[in-house]
Amino acid sequence: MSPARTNSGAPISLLQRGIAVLGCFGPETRSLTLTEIAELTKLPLSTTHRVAGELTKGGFLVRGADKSFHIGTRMWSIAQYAPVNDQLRLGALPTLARLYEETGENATLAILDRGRALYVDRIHGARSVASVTRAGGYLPLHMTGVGKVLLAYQSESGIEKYLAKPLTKATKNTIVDPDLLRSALAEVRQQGFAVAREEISVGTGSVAVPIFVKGDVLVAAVGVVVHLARMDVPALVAMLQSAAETISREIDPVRSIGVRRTQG
Amino acid sequence: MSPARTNSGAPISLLQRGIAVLGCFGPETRSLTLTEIAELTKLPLSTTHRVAGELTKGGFLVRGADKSFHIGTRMWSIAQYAPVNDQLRLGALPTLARLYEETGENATLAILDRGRALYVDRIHGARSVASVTRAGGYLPLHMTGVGKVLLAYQSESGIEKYLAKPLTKATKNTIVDPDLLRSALAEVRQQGFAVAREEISVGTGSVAVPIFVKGDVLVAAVGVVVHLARMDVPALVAMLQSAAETISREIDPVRSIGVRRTQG
DNA sequence: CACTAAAGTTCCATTAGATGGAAGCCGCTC
DNA sequence: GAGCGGCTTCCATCTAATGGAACTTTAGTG
Repeated sequence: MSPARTNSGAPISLLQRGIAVLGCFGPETRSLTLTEIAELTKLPLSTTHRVAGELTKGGFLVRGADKSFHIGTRMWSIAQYAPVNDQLRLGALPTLARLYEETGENATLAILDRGRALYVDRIHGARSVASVTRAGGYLPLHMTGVGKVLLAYQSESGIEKYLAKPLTKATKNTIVDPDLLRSALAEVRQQGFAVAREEISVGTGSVAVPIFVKGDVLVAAVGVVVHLARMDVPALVAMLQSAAETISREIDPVRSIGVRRTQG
Repeated sequence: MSPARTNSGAPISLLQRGIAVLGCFGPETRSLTLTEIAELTKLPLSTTHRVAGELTKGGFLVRGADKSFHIGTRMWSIAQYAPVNDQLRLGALPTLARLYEETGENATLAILDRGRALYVDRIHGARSVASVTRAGGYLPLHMTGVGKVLLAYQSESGIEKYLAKPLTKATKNTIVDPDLLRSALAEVRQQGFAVAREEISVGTGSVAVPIFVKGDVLVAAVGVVVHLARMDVPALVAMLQSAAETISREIDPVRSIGVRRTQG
């Protein structure tokens, strides 16, 4: 009857449980009841109650009048000091806005985080293509322009690690065959940009380029999501590369984002 | 030798300690070493080491090559689902941008959080006044336009509670006398807007109006920070009120932000 | 290049905080 | 007003957390 490992064997620490509780919140689950959290985390109700209560006391969760939980402002406030926001997002924002103005398209900035593309920010207007994700959201690496760029410049082993897992298919154009993806990534490295055509949703495509710092450290990728019909790749690549350079210069002084560990 | 209460008597739970560790990060402390965190939290080094390690494992902290800790992207990502961001900030952003374009001034949006003004977002350009704080930052309630608005519409007891604590003085114009502040707040309620002149920094002033939802629930305050010389109060108030109405309509459907507890 | 200080990491006997099943408590519906 | 789902509180049990001390690594110095 070992309390903290009854379920599986992995999550032990109370802190991990707290993080698991907070991790339940997402695009579709911005508001959760105690029972829902308990189900999602697979924690006993009484434990969930205590953990959620503690997080609420600390301001990381808030409880509405209807008893549902939300992410608290204190957590949001502290999270602003994350390097992604503080160093990358804020620094790149003006450039991203300009890119949006130039192209009139959905401009996005993403980094590699935990094996997925984390959308750091996205600027779009009424004319732009409806976006699948938004700032703070994650998307797989193999089906978007920014994702492919982020994956293409990983180490050999990093890429293989990603390919080892089964690749989810979103449309009939999604590349799920490891060999095809490998060659697609080689092409990205050779060309210096990535293109995706209806690989995540029908009718849209995306183009993206890498953002390097210190010459060779990949920190992020900028891209645009466009209607397939008006996707002028060469023109977009030119604008993207210019934007990437500007962002690179903007964030170069500061570091610590490029999660580039040559080994471990 | 009671481990968890050696220091004072209050913080007991590991979760509170974890939150305390995360809470060390701020505008001046975006990067912290283990020892620094231990000093700030007053936790023993070995405990800090374990807590920080656990948070790192969960992605709430990241450790750079120089051994210093930063807020992790996972935490930032989850924090995006906070109502402040998700419901208020994103909904108000276009209006705030328009307000900035109209006025050419530093446009800010703030809510009341834990007895201080939490700056939810701020849009400014090269021509605007340099801002004292930024998105995610806090400022006292008695020395800014938005702060006064947020305080003015609190319950009698809420206001008195704020006045009970000593008011910090930033400039010689900062109102630190409870009676003077009380009448200033009455004026705000009567006029429907608040003005601050060099109360937080010399040479600048601010104007702000409340944002109500459902007719009478105060959710936030919009304001502009301007050079004192070009502060045209009536004109600014008109634009602000229009913006406030737009934002109100934009966020009305959703709720749960107006931390309005009639009692407790 | 040995030497010292400071920062970070690991150990481990002790126990306090965490655990979760069970019982109690709403608020709601039929 | 009995039944029900969601939430809260209890409390005996025991594991995960504790932190002093010892050790290792890193940085700085003569």
